[in-house]
Amino acid sequence: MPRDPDRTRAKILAAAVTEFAANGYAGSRIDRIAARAGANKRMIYHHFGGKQDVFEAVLADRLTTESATEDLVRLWMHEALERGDGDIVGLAERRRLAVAQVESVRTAQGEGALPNDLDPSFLAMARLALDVFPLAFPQLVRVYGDNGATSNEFREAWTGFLQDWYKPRERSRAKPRLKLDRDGVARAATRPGQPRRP
Amino acid sequence: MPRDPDRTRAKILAAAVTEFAANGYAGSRIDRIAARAGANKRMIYHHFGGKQDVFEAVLADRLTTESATEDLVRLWMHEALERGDGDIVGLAERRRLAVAQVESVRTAQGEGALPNDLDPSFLAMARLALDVFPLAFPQLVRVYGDNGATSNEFREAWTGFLQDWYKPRERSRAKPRLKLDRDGVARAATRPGQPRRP
DNA sequence: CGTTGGAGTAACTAATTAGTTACTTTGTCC
DNA sequence: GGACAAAGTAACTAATTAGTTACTCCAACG
Repeated sequence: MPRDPDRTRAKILAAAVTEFAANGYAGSRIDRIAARAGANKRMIYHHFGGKQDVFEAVLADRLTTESATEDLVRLWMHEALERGDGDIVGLAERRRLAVAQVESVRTAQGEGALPNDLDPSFLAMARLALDVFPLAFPQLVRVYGDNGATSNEFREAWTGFLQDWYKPRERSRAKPRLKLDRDGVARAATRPGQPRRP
Repeated sequence: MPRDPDRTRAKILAAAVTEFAANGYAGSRIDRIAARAGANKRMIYHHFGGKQDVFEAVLADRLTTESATEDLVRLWMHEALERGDGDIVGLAERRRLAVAQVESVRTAQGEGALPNDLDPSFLAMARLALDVFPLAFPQLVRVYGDNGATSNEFREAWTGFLQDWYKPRERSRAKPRLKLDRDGVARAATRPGQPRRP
């Protein structure tokens, strides 16, 4: 197989994304990244420098996406835990995306799909917070209800709830989506219109 | 100084809370916990078992509180990253607290302080999500605006925004709290009524 | 061609770290 | 008062792991 430094670098980066998303900085292993990339460990130092540099490269590569996927949210969490809000990697690019999202909120407000008397920047952040929460804190979802955060039941119920909240004027029938059982524990009701398989 | 196993155990646990909140599981060091506790490392194994057991003891001890503090949120993040939503420690106690919070949401709905046509369980979770977000993802707050998540400016603006959103009927004047500067980057305006020191 | 420098490999090192061993001290109960 | 178990200490071990050394290989360029 022919040499191809760019491909090697890319394979290492991809392996590092997986490793760091799964294990965080301290929990990640250079050897494991090398193994998964099918590359020699020495190549990581050759192409990136050191562990810290690989981590930063991962952040720079993957920290900006339209929709919040599980891997991305985990990287955000690791970023926050390791680095706080100082020295944000790829800030300019990320701001550009944020501004675009604020813009789309503004449009939605114009169309009556979102409350138009709230600040669009904060509203965009709030939407992000509510989207990210179940991915970031699945155990808290389980504390408030029985359905796992990744289950279809929960996802649909949560999306429905958010839509009702976002569009306060048009609250149609919107009756409780959860009911409490005898122990006072929340349980998702099947969504209306959702076929239940027998 | 007299022997006091309970006190030793408590000191170790307190040191472990700090260590794990700061560094997560993989990043935490048994030696550091021992040093901070002023105890011998061996005592950690004596009183708890192993590193994993100390971690679980920390989770059980600190995972339930009324208000979300920074340490608690960091522990929640580490818990989610390390353990996902399986095998939740102290589930019963945490559910009890969640139910109480849902109850207080229900009361607030009755008083008109919260929209009364939304499911109280989901509304309680949403409030938690919005409270926790700035503590969990300070870097994203910085992407959407200039004020740090811990600054008074941000905290007050965020609280104000949430109150306006929670009480949709009584939206008073509520004009944008953020304005975009020439780069399209959000900036918090000083809150009305907030004295600005010269 | 041949030489030069980046790409790649294998084996090593130095440090760190969870967990243990083998021991001493202390309080308590008879 | 002495026996016994729990509380505590210091030094050790075995494994892991980031980073290095000292090489070989290959391709392009003159």
